[in-house]
Amino acid sequence: MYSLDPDFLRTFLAISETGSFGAAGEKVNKTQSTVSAQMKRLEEIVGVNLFEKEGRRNILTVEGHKLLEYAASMVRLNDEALHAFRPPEVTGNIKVGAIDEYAQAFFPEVLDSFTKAQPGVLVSVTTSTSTILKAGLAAGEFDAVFVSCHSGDADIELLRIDQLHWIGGEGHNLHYNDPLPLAAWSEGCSWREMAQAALAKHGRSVRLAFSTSNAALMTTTLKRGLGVTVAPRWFVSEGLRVIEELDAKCPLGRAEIGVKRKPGTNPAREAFIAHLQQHLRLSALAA
Amino acid sequence: MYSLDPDFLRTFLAISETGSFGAAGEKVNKTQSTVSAQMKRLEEIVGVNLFEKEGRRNILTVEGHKLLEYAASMVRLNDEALHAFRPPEVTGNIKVGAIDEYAQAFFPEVLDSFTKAQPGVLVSVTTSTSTILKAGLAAGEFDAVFVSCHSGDADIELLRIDQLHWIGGEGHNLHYNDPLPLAAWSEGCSWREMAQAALAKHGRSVRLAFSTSNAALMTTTLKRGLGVTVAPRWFVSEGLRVIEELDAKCPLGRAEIGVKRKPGTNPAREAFIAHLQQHLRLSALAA
DNA sequence: CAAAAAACATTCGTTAGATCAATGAATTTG
DNA sequence: CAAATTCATTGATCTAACGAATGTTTTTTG
Repeated sequence: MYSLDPDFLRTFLAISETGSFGAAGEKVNKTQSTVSAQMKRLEEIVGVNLFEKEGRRNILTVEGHKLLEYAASMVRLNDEALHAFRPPEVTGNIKVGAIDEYAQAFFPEVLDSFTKAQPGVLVSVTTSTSTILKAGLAAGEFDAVFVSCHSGDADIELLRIDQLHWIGGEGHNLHYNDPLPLAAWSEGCSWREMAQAALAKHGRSVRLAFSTSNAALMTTTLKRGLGVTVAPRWFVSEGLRVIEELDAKCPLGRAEIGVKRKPGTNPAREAFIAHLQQHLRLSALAA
Repeated sequence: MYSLDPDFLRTFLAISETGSFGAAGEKVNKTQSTVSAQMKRLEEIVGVNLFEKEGRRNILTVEGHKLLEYAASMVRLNDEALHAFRPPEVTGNIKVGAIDEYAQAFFPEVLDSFTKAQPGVLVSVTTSTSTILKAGLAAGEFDAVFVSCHSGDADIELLRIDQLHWIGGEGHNLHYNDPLPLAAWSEGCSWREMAQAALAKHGRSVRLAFSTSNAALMTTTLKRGLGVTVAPRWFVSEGLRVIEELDAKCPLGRAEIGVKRKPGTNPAREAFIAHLQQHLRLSALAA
């Protein structure tokens, strides 16, 4: 029985992210020829082709995607195991803020694994809107806030980009309505603004049906067919669906989330940010 | 960042099972010196000692146990990933029987991973008591049955051994009662017989309070404090507890489960048995 | 307590394969 | 079609995994 070296899998993940052997090599500190050889060997072990070319990019085959899931899990486990031993544990309390949509989707799992990896760090999480969180950071209430950022935003470190989609309740077809009943995120939320911009651009009339900044509330509202909203694919849960037809007619942009730090250094905070970043990176692959 | 080679971890698991470097080497087809070197390197990577000697055996340290959990998960993932690609898929329908206690505890997860690994095989599971299952096998109704076996049992392949314990509902102290109210497994169940034998040997009087072969029913009964029973540690779920005091006074033996096959060869059946065996092996390590 | 046995550590020679630097081939782009 | 980009290949190097044989330590036994 052969083994899948996590080292190889890490390289594999890097390729699936960058779409390029060379770029992947840089990410994992190997030469392009090494990457090439590793993938050749990996394909040999699993016995299938993992990549196919799309223009100049390397895209995963069906089998490649299958391996991707296992690879992400194994790498995560591997890193978690190693972290569990490295004694240079940082300690301290940190207070972070995050926008509700991301927090609800990612924080349960992230907090679970982080507290295992760094039992000496106590994390307090507050959720709110980007605007309020930034103000809170300025007032010194947070060590870091995770907020949506517009491409140019200075002093925000980009963590993840998600394609936005129109999302509604399963079994509802509100996108045939005119004006379109919009279940919007709160005032100031960039997702809301992108939704309105997309609708305006394509001359679609709209009616504000509902507004909230709470992800759980939004979900139940959508399920009941009170409106449609915009969000990344991972927002879709049981009872929701992506409205492909509306995506085609009124294409949306991308949502970007980043981290903004309180001035000064803070090892505990950096450990948490690194951990979250890793998680966001790996879970983005499934998409 | 270093990587934990699944190959090393497999060796590590073999040691934790056998308690010996040399024996572990045979299991994984390596020489003793290789095993020694691998473990030296593994300890180097995680930065802690994994073993300590207990007499002539090698027992895990606290850190060793911590690694054990990760190792079992990683090896399982690794093997599952590889199986997902090996095209020599067997196909067919198989009918298996299993005693209720084991089925409820292990089959949900086993069936999940097995159907992923061998999508061409359809498994039908029936639960009952060992006696009935063996009769069913003789009548040709099953391709294999998973039943408890007494050490000597011929033509039963041993799969796993579990230490039995006295188990009762949390918050109940029925073991102070005399006679002891026994929530027994059904007539003919070896666990039941071992319970009664242990009680008789230590002159403890007993009253049969309840009897069933259904694990779920047993659980709710115990929680309500109607009696105490005997089972392996993994039987303990939320609301149950091992009664250490009674274990000390009336020590129990071990439960053995094995597989008995219908005559003739059957690749699909063998694949399932191998898969189950692997699962039982790995999950036994946690204990 | 001495001798034998058991089990792991160590040493050494061998070798597979992981890596890199450099070059070649193929494909896309302008 | 030329330039650029990207991956494959080649050849050299070197690490480390491995097995065989031997040494060391500990346990067991007589």
